[in-house]
Amino acid sequence: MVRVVTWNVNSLKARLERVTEWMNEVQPDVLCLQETKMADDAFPSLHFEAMGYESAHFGQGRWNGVAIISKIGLDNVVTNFADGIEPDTDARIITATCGGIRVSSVYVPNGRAIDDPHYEYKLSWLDRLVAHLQRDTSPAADVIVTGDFNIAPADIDVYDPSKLAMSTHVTTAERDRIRNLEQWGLVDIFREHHPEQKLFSWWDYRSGDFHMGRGLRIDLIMGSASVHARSRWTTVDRNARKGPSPSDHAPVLVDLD
DNA sequence: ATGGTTGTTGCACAA
Repeated sequence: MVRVVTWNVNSLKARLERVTEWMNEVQPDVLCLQETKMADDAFPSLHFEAMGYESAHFGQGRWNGVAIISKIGLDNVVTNFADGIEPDTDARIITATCGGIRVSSVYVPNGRAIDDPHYEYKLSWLDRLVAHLQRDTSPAADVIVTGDFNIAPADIDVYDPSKLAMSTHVTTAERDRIRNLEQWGLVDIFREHHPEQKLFSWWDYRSGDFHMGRGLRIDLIMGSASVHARSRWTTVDRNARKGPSPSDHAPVLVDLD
């Protein structure tokens, strides 16, 4: 059994104690992090090594930053997009092979607002993600692309679709980018296992949104057909959003045979 | 009505 997890931790420095406790409890084999918000030389690789994990981090300091932490091997690390694709200016994607699975930890740009240049950047980033996969691997392989997509794939992934109409995370253009990933050969593992379940992975810190159930499912584990076939169980650990100093995201897990 | 909170090499900006 291989347990793969994604978690946007909203600063690994601020979250290291919680992340460590959670890892000891849940024992992921591969943990993909987003928004570490630290430079590479600040990443606590020795801390994870002492816990039995190898790790690779792609950071830039104040913002963004992605990592893969694995106890089933970590090889052929690629930071940023694959060679031949216009490199991103931010640290938002890292790829490695863990236990024979080609894993990418992604932090898709937020988009901010549909009339903001950052929204077009988000769409182009997602187009480059498909190009990256085409160059880096094959849909016939065991492939996982996981992280904070900043897109709710369907209305069931939104607490109240009428409140978010015409805003980022739910537009047709963004959802079409999820379709493009599906056309390449990936499936949204959580949704395949739970067609009707309304379970979110992110809640705004403000206004008591978590308590009120006002969330979105924007943290996805997308897997190739062989990974989907191997998947036995998946969930969002919303308990990790509770208690003192939580991230605004909860971890998403999948267990593979 | 555009509220509220958290994080950062913070004092503004991103989410």
